[in-house]
Formats: sequence, structure tokens, C-alpha cells
Amino acid sequence: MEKTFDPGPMEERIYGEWLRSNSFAPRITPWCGGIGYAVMMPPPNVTGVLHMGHLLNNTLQDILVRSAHRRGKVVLWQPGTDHAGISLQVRVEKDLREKGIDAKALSREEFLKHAERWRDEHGDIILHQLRRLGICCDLNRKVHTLDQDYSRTVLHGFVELYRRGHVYRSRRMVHWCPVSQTALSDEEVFVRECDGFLWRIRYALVEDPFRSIEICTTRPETIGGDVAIAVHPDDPRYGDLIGKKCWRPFPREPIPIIADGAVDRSFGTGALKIPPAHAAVDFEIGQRHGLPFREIMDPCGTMNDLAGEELAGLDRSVARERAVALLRELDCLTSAEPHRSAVGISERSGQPVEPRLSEQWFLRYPNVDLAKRAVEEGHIHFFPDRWEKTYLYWLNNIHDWCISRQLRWGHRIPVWYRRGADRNNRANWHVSLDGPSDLENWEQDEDVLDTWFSSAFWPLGTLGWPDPQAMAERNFSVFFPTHTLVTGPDIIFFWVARMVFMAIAFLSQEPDGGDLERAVPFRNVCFTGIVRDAIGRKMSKSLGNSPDPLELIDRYGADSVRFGLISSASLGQDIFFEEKNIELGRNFCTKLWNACRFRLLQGGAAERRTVGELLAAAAQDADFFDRAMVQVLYGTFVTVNGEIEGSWEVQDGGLSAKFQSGYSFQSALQKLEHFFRDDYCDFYVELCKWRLRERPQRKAQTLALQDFILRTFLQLLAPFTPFICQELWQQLGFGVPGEALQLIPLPDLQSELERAKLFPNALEWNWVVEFRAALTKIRALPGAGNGAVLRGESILRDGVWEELRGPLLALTGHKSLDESGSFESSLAAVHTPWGRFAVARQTDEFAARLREELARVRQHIAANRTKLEDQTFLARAPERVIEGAKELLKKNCQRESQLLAQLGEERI
RNA sequence: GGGCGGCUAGCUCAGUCGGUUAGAGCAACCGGUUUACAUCCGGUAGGUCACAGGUUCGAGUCCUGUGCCGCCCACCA
Repeated sequence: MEKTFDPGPMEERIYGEWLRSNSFAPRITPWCGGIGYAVMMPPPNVTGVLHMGHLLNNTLQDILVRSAHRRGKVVLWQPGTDHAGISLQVRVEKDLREKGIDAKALSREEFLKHAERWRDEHGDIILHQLRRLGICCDLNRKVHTLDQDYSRTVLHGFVELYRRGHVYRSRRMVHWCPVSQTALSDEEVFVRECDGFLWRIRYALVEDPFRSIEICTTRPETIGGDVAIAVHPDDPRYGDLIGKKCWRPFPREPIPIIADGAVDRSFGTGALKIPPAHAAVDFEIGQRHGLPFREIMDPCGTMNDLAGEELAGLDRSVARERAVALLRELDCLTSAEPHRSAVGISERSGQPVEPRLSEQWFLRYPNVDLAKRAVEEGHIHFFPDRWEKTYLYWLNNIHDWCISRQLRWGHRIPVWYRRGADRNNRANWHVSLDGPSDLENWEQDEDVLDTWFSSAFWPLGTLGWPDPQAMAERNFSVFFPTHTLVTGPDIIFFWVARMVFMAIAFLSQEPDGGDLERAVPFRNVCFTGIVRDAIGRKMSKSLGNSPDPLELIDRYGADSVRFGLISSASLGQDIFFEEKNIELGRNFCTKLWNACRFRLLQGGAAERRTVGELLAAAAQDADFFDRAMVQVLYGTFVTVNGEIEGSWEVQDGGLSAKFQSGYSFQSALQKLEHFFRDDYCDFYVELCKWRLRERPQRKAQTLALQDFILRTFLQLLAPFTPFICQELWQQLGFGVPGEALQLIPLPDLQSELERAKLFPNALEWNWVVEFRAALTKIRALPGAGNGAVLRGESILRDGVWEELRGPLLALTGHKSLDESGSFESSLAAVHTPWGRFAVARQTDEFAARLREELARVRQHIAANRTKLEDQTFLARAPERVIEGAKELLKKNCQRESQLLAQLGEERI
């Protein structure tokens, strides 16, 4: 075995072996219907770049999937990619521009060819990069959202929702991105506070040229779109003006002054200019009052003739300045004060969105009530559960979803209009999956669907829905509902909620939601935190604060990176990424490697012995150290499994059950590391070194027990650091080459240990606990270790002591034990259940420490006495708490007299 | 404007149903190296659990309020 481990070549070789043995594919059997375990990988965008978030997210999924494998589940981890509609189109347009090609001038088909080529060249990069991490997803089942089958799923969904009246076409205000020239959904717009001005503008009255009405606006460039001035109906300042007219400054035209309750009297002057085609509120007011819609801007954000001849042809940002100047010239501008206002920004282009009136397709979300109940009634669990509130809040304030995009890259809307006929007349529409039979008489809708509309079908489409044959081939009935979705809370509306909608809409047959449990797309959603840098900034390419994930893997190995990420990521909390943690991961891998190397230096490998065989060999001549060690391992085994998978805790005497814990990756890994370093290496292996030296006849037994511990431990740890565990598994002879560790079922440890009679009894367990406590105390003595002579007094010599003497010396680093006499009072001594021990003279420092402890102990004793004399406490506290307090008092009193003795102050 | 989270050791964070003397890692300090591992080991020190009230026999934990930090949502132009 190599002296140091080199992750690079090892990881590459092992991943190749896993692929060759096809170990990532679901092991489908005819009887596996009930035990499917599916995880849907959030499909990375084909335009995306691998970042630390991907690494974290996929490590978590990989841990879940590998854990499920070893529990004997039939596992599917579904990978795929998202076509990233607007993002890819923008990207390809940019590439074409650099080549001197105007994308707009290309035909749809030509453009799509370019886009497809780009997708084919870049699409799978992230998935391939993720393999470096060791992800055990089945790439043979990879799905791309524009695959033919998946596309049919999406379009079928559209057609069906249309048929049911949930999808409709309407002319309305939408968020319009003038850069990408497409409509956006509410979710694709974020609000940013921007500094600007609040301009106060005077509109002269038509009826009385000496009077005017003042309005306030942040957008003077839209004046040309004004078709009215609105005031609050009860506003005394303007009561007499309602029904009169005023002059729009430019283009100069009379417009009415109307009254509407939506006007906020307290803002500005209380009078609002109304360009109904350019603001959402104004649109509503316009509709209520039957006002005309005056559009003064082109789709690309350029003012048109209606905006006024001075503004026509200008970009909207330039037009604002021009409008202000113009108002000054016209002497209409009363004041301009700095004002901070909330501006909607397109998530895609980073530019302000324009409220724009346009004809779009919308989805009226179906079964909102059932989507809420799915979470409220616990058919879907969120981890951490606080995200349920966010989900429900969104559902309670839900608006129809604009699902059409004025793009070419995506699923083209399956609606055809009769050529040359009126598109507004539904009689001229054809909505179907395959289109009309006389295609030549129709023209298809130019728009495509929002990418998120297509990803909403991810759990359905990847499993073949709605085609019965595809569903059978892709094992829909085994894997649906899927088990866990691992994703970030930032896409709870974009994706999580919408998958819930689609699954319920199409799979729930019972109107009252009686079958909701089977219709939800996943049972659990595990939300990860955001990976931030050491000073809390979100990692991003533009800030340059994000390490290159692949470079990290190159330098440290995938296992170390996984270890580092998990150990800094507690459930749902943002992560402060520090490379230091990855170093710690590497240190642990080295430790693990060396511990296994040490085992092999002692004797031959395990030769594929089973757990049962190893235990049988280990049980003969096992002593209480061995049994206690096995008990510690068993405890770790149970805890770690529970922390990853969660467990159903029965409540109310079996009347209900509550899902506890689960997804506590950080804590599980911590416990594994603690077990391995502190219990196994630093205690047990060190003990075995003594034993192998002094009791050579026990060698075979000792090595068998080490093998059992290492075998079980490697299996437990493997989901976290799969490569090194796989490698050591083989090196130690637990498996044959090519055998994938994650497919080997976990042993039923409890019955195995019971059969081998390897659980310690309470007395033995206690001995070991006390022994380890004694080690700590002796090690802290002045002059301890370093080959000194340990002195013992009042030693209780019995069979147990005979077993302890050697290990005690070895583990505290003493040369020999002098049990001959009693201590002079100048020695610093400690008490153990087996006697007193000392090495050297009391030091001032040590004595001071003892006095401090004595003071602390006395405080505790006083507090405990008071408590135990308190009648209310005795009456109300549960028995076990009172017992605990008594126990503690007793312990502290003992400790007090020990400390007094150690200090040589032998009074009561 | 509404909502959510965080505030525990110098730093990063655990802390389950309220119950015994609040834990870990890193950093600090002291000590250890005759071969598994210095990518290591042993030990020591370090806390007004943000603040103020309340409930309780008992509060880091539950309730009310306050402060600071972060995030999300929202049509005051």
C-alpha cells in the first residue's frame, strides 16, 4: 500500500470502474414497486458555469443516493439539463454578432440551428464536470428539456391546461424587457431601489387658463402617453376640478381630470398622471374609466411619434432628460427633488423592465388549494420547515403567470391561427399537440413557453408521463412520487411550487384531493444554503471571489472538497466557504488512509470475509475493551443513519408520528470523524499497539475486530467521501476489484452483534468509560507521560486491574508503574476507581487549577443542595430530574474530597 | 410597508421534548516525535447564550418588546 494517498489518479480510475460496472443504474426488479427512491437533479442550465453551489447541492444528493443504495433501495438519480431559453438565446445572439451575423435577420430555422449547435457543444459540460465530484447519477437516463419526448410532455401539459381553461390568451400589462424584447413573469423581475427625481409638473386647465393642476412623477418621458389626470374622489383640493380638462404639455392635447379611489392622496400633490399603457396601476384605472391606451414606446424601448416629436426616436433613458428640458422650456416644471424609488429590473439583462401592454398567454394556476394542502397536510415536507411559510405566502398571493416569451429558443406554443383570419376570434384557433392536419392553411404562434413552464414538468416528463409506454419503460410507478428534492430556496416559486402544481393538476384524480399523497412530485424538499465567501459575500464570477471548483478538486481531491463543504454546511444556513475546511477534509482523508495502512502493516488483508465471519473471529477472546469499542461503533452507526435519513418518531402512544431530523449531513459527518479519530485511532488502535506487542497470541482476534470496525466504518463514511472509501475497501480486502461499494447493503448490525455476543454489559461499559476518564486525568498531571515512572497508591488489584495496567501505561506514555508505597503529600495525585496515581511534585500552576476547580465544585454543591431542599422543585420536577440532581450532588461531594486530598488539605 | 432568518468562546458554528455543571472545530497557549499519520498526538485556557421584561420549581431553549446584521415579498406614481 502506498505511503501517502494521491487522490487524482485514484479518483479517475475508480469513477471509471463505477461506470464500467454500470453501478449507477437503477436495479429494477418486478417486485420493487414500493421501494423506489428517486432524486431529481435540478437540471443545470446549459449556459451555466460550474460553481460552488453546484458542488454543495450535488454532494448532498450524492450522499442521499448512496445512502439509499446501501439500504437496498431501487435508486434513480435523474440527471439532465435545462435549455435555458432566454439565457441561451442571448448568448447565441452575442456569439453571432461577434461573427458579424445579425441574429434577427436569420430565419427561425437558421437561428435554431445555431442555437442547437451551441447547446450540443456546451450543454453537457457541467454534468461532465460534476463527475469529478463522484456523482453517482445514471447519465444513461439523462434528459434535456428540448428532447423530443420531454417536449411532448410539456406541450401536452399546455394543451391539456388550455382545454381545461387554465391557459388563456389576453392583452394585458406585462413586465417587458426591452433588451431581450420579451415578456417576463413577475418572478423574473427583481426590485432595486434607484436614486432619481420626483418631478412636479403643472398641467394648465383647459377651462381656465389661469388655473392648473400639479402632478408628481418619476417618469416624465411617459407624459406623451397621458390620457387623463386622476385624483382621489374625496380629495377636497380637487373636488371642483373633477370632470374638467387640462392640457397635456406635449404633445399638447386636452385630457380629462377623473376621480379614482386608487390614488394615494398623501403622495406628492395627490394628483396622478395616467398613461394607461405604461404603468400597471394606470392600466387598471384606464380600464375602469374606459380610457384609450396610448402607446408611446417601441418594444426596444425607443419613443415613437406619439411621445411627441421632440422625443420620437430617442431611447427611453435619453427621452427622460429631453422631457425634463422640454418641460422647463414650456415652463411646466415646478420642482425636481431627489427621490428614491423602486425600479423593476430584468433578471436577465439587468436593465429596468418596462410595463407594457401586450398580447400574451397566461396560466391561471390550477388547484391552488390542493397545492397548499399538500404542504399543510404534510404530504410534502420542507427542510428546514420555515420555508413552508414562504411557499404558502406566495400561494396566498398568487397571480396568473405570463408563460409566453417572444423568443425562438424553447418550446414553441402549440397553437395555430387560421391564415389571414382574425386572431382574436377563437374560432380561428387550433390548439393541439400535433397541429392541424391541413397545416398549410395555418400559421403557428411565434412565441415559445417560459423555460420555467417546461421545467415544471421535470419529475413527470423524465419519468415518461403522459405516454403509458414510456412511463412503463422509465418505471414511473416505481419512482413517483420522488423521495427528495435538493435545491436552493431562491427557486421555491420558480420551480418547486410549479412542479407541485403540475403534478397535482395531472395526477390527482379525486377532486377533494384524497389521493394527494400519491400526486405530489416529491415527499421531501431539502433546501441548501447559499455558498458565500469568508466575509459573507455571495460567490459570483463577477466579484471574482469564487474559487474554481475543478481547480479545488485538482488540488485536494474530490473527497476532501466534499468533506470540506459538508462540514461547513448546516441545514438551510448560508455557508461561509473557507478553503481551510477543505484542508481539514484532506487531513482527515490522510488520517483514514494511514489508519488502514497501519492495519495492513500488522498482517494480511481480510480476504473478503463477511461481517459475520469477521465477528466470529473477533468474538473469541474479545475483552471488555473490544466489546465497548463495538458498542461505540454501533451507536455511531445508528446515529449517523438516523441523521441522514431521518426517522419517524412515534408520538401520543402511537396515534401519530412526527418526522424527525434527517438531512443533518454536517452533524453526521462530525460524528463519523469523532468516532474515527478519538475512539478508534487515538484510543483503540493505540490500545491494540500495546496488545499486539504484549499479547501476540491475540493478534488474529485483534485484527479481525479492527477489520470489522474498518469495514463498517468505510461503509458508513462512503456516501461522504466515496472514492477513498472505495479504494480502501478494496485494499483491505473487503471486496473484489470492480465491485461498487455503494451497492453493498449495510449489515443488520444489531443482530450480527447479538449473535456474536459482542455487546458489552453495563459493568464493562462503565469500566471503559472510567478508564478513559482516568487517562485524561493522568495525562494532565504535572510531569505526566514522556516515559516517566507512574506511581500508584491504594491500587485495587483484581482481574480487571491486571487488564488495565499495561494499557494505562502505554496510553499515558509512562515507562513503568511503581505500586510499592504511599505518596508523600508533595506529589500531585489523581483519583481513579482503581486507585490514586501520581508522577511528580505538585506545581503551583497545577495546585491553582485544582483550587479553581474546588471553588467551582463547591458552588455547584451549594446550588444543588438549595435545589434539593426546595419543596416546589421536589413536588413538580419529574423523578428523573430529581434523581439526576441527587446523583450530581453525590458526585460533586466526592470530587470535593478528592480535590481536598490532592491539595493536601485533609479536612472534611 | 409586510414577512423570514441570524445574534452562543477571538473566528466559524452545534445545542433535539424547557431539566444535571452550555458543546465542537479552527485560532491561542503549554507539552509531546525510537515508524500508521506532524496532513499527527496529549493537555490548558477561553462564555453576562445581543438587550429588557414575562411564564416556570427550572429558560440558550417558550412568550412579549427593543436593538443590530442579512434575506425575501410589495403597483405610492
